Amino acid sequence: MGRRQDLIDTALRLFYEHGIHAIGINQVLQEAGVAKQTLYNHFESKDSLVEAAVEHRDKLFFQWLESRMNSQPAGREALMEMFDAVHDWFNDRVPSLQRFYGCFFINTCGEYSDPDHPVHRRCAAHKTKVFELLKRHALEICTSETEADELANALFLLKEGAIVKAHVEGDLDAALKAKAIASRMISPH
Amino acid sequence: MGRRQDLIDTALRLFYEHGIHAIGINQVLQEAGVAKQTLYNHFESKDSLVEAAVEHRDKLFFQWLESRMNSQPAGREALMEMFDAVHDWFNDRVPSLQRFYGCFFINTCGEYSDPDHPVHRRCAAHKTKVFELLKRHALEICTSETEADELANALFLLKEGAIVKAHVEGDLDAALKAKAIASRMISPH
DNA sequence: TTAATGGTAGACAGATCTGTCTATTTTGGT
DNA sequence: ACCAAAATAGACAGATCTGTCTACCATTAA
Repeated sequence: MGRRQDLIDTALRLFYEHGIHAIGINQVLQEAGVAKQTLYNHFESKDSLVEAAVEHRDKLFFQWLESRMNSQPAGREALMEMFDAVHDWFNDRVPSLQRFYGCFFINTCGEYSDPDHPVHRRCAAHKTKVFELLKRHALEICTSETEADELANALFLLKEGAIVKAHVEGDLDAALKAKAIASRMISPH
Repeated sequence: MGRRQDLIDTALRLFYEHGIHAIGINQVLQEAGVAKQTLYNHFESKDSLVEAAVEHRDKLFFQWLESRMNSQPAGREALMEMFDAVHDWFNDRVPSLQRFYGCFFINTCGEYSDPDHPVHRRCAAHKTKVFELLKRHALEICTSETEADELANALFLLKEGAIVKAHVEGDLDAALKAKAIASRMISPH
């Protein structure tokens, strides 16, 4: 299981930093130290490798975020912790997520605009999973399902907006500002 | 001024739909009906054409958004109108902005991660311009500069989040949900 | 010892990429 | 009508792209 994972790790690292269409298979092979035939033994095409990279990033990111949130009491504290977590991410304090180049899933959808493409679908599935995670915690502090849905949605939009602002404009405090807004939304009383 | 603009229009259309590195110069030339030498008379490289396309999209988008907001009284109404405007954009009711494929500037930064690259800088400048537009209107209804800054920031993050959610997850009502949140933030009293 | 497995190295095909060059034609101003 | 500027078609170079193929090597199991 070594070579396959080496390929995925290297591909993800390069795709995330430079975009997918900007990176050729040969560069992945060279930096991974793997022969070309080995790649095509494990994957039937470059797109297939891309899918595996997206899947891997999904696992890496989601498990990291979930465990960060689980380090706090469910509900309000966990939701606030999310903003501290992405703040660490923006400021390159999460080595397992690599240096910050925005959201890999957002960036990837920019290169795969067709919503039916398997790569785009995996990115969408990731975002939905994160939303559901937020909603689980929102349910802890809301009195109705729809209220929880609305809260989770608001926090989700703030988080996505912060990612974009941090990456495009280089605003490294975007997460903290988003947290301040979120904080006022949850307990403005 | 005909050929040069034809090239920019065609390049922008293709870059926006498929991403920049996925589109070759030859395809732009063919679809624009322009000869290769003509391109290199007007632009010194593909990157130079990319810059022009980003600049053009900036002008197109900003003027459209500004005029939509100016159709309403400055302040609260104009800020709310922003969400209606992007809602129309998400649902393909703004022909001048082309079919919706997310935010061209966000997508482009996904392919040009270096924040010092001219293309990335132009994208950042666009976002900053939009933020300043929001802040101008926020100042109309806020009692202090910092309060206006915070309001503009909150609305900006909600808008960016909605763009991402609409594109990645295909949520065509993302703008309306963002508007509802924003509405509660401006006048919760 | 032999056979199967899985990796390596690298040539190769065929397509496509950016950018240059030449030679011809079209266009617009005077 | 004439001339200069601008656009055209298309060959071309040199690089790079994905994917296939062959030949060789290392390990391991029968």
